[in-house]
Amino acid sequence: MKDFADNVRSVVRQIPKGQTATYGTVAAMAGKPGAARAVGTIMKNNFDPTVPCHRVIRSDGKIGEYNRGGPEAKRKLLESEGAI
DNA sequence: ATAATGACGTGAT
DNA sequence: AATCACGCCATTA
Repeated sequence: MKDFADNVRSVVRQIPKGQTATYGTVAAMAGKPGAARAVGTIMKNNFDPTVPCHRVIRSDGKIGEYNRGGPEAKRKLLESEGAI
């Protein structure tokens, strides 16, 4: 494919463990500042396990959504990694 | 190709 | 602090 989605996945893959990034930040890293919503859309359709999409949270500090068990599972994972 | 949707973000109320 | 309204962009119907 080679589009914004691939770029976003690459960026998210680089997020270190125990650390989190906001959708807006990821979008900016991918080269599309302001495309936070698009990042969410992409993540929703992303099923690649090499991409720690659970490290991506909202800029308000909220967890956001997750397609692998809901926001609760996501929060649990983040706490398990030390990203409190 | 157009319209509607949603793992967001910021500003106004 | 909480809620409402508008904008933003990729995806889906």
